[in-house]
Amino acid sequence: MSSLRVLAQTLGLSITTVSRALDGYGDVALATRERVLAAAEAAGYRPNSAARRLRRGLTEIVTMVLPAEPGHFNEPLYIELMGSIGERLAEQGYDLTLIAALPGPDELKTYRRLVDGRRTDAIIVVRTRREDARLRYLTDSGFPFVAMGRSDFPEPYAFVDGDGEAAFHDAVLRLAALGHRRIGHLAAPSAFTFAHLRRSGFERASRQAGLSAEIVEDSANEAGGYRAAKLLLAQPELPSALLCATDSMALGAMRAIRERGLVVGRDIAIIGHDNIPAAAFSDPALATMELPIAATGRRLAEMALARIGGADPRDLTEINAVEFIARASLGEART
Amino acid sequence: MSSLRVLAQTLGLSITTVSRALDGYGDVALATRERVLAAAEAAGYRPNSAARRLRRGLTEIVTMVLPAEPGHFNEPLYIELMGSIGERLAEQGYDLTLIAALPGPDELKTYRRLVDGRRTDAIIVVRTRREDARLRYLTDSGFPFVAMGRSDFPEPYAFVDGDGEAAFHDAVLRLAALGHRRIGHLAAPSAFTFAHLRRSGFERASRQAGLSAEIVEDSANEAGGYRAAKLLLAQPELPSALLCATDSMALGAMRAIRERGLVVGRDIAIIGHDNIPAAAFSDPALATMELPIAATGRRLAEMALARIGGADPRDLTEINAVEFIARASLGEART
DNA sequence: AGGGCTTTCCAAAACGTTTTGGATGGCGTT
DNA sequence: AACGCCATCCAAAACGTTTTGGAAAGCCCT
Repeated sequence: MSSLRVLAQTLGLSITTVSRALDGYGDVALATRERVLAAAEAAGYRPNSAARRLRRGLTEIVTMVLPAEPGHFNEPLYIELMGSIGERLAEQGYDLTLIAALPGPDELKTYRRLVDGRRTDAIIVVRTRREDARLRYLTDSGFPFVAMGRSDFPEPYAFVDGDGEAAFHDAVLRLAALGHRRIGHLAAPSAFTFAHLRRSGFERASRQAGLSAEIVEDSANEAGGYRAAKLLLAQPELPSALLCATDSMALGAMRAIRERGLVVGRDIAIIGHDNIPAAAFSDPALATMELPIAATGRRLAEMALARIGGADPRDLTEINAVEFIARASLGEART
Repeated sequence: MSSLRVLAQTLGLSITTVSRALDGYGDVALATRERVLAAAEAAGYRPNSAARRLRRGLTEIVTMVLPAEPGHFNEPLYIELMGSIGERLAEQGYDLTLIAALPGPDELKTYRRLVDGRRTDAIIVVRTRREDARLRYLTDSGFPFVAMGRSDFPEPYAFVDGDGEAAFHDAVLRLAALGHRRIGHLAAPSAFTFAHLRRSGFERASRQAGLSAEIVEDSANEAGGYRAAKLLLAQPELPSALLCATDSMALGAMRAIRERGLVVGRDIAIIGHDNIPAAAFSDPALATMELPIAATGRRLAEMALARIGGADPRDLTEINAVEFIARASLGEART
């Protein structure tokens, strides 16, 4: 049980020496270090994590807070993200813990419990919003955190994000080059920064190319895309292309298009974002854009560790390019 | 910082009394208890979790080990499952931590680290296999654990599972009632218990109804479903219905059917399992089956807590009914 | 020989909580 | 007045580790 003590006793050494031998201090003679390591291995010794955490004041835990809105939850991205974050953290002996927190008046309570109870060494904030009280609270409390996504929050903080603005700007120009003159955008709720940025890219490119651009905003899931597309398709002048904030919305939109008696890829081109697994297998296959999610997770983990080590958040900001994936839903050129 | 001590000092009480007051022992006069509670609230006191864990020998953590196979990872189910497990655990002051472990020779290392290092109070095992070394190890070590899914493992252990056997049996009879005589089954790798059970249900019903039944096994994702369906459709006599182990496989199969020039729901009926979000928005909408995943998560959490409390695993087994969801891919009756 | 330096080891304190085993004083009972 | 009992409180130990501040012994140099 009391492992370090037992180990020391059987070796005829002090607890101190055993501990230092295991941690690789130069303090210990090479011969004894090897003896200790062998004995520890043989006894299957694993340091008691609670004791080490208490003593060192570190939990060796990084916590990711999930925005657990019932309908919004099922985004395949997050599980891949968690996998890569967890893997990277494990290399450093850290664990990843998960907490669900509903956005709303009590959202900050979850964060306060984490911070005040010292239940974690760093927090990973996802699905950032343009006005985000969480960033304010964490910054004020001086607690290490990393965000996936940007925000209007003015003070410096560590984040990783995809360049959604450029990606959607680029996608519009791509559609324009194919001959589209009337492009609709199915936007996600613009309180979310990612949605705002994608919409901005869309708007900027539309102006630049002198296109007729219409925007409908709805939830970032299949049902939202379905409703938004239905609205756009009920107008007298139909768009010839739909640029959707997410693949889920795009799948919903494809259904609305079919129900209207039109054919995706022939009558209306459509593009999503995320490259979820189902996107490659829809009918027709959905053109989309992809953020390297595994790499993003690794970077988030590394940044969290860096922040725990006291790194300046100013040095920990990263905006990654988004890759365009052409598929059949893009259709042929039309001129 | 040293909060309990500070709190005691400002109150003019001993650490013992403050601690016992906060924990609600009858030991403390009502008046002082209230005084202590008020002061703790005012000071925003949160017990240091590492210290309490060390002293009580409990981590207040439950760990879910994710089978992190790169391609297999993106199953939307898991994120919803984690959300509901985490929520239920939080009600009891427990945290949910996540660890990724690749199946393979080193898989058990992850479990050993958790158990020997006392990093968690209970483990949740998912994606059980018929031969599952993890259940053997955890049972032998006497460590509290709960499984999502069954196994051939002979000793008693706590689990929640869906009744996939009955569900697939029922689905075959449903297809037979619609006039189908030649039904194919796209099976997931039968090392996984869920895949084996679904296949068994399919086989039992096929025999019972005297149907021609063919089975192809492949990975439980879109690509696997695509390959498996392609194989079945390359035969001289085509099946008129495909029963797929998962929705992801079904989406892959639908693509193979389209490429073969056939129409899903008219030429070939198709049924999946899981009711992933994309299923309702495929073309045609995918008939499927659904396990109440939020309820399952809650039960898993409750069982984990019960096992920590020393409950007998024999009393903690639950097999839930799966609900059939009819959609357009089921097609019309054909006689 | 004596002083300083290195190498190797260790006793004890500290982390913040929970729990054990009383101590104290007031009250009622005999 | 002596005794026991109850209500209320507390000092100290314990959990298992890391870290501080040396101690002891051997060596080299003057």
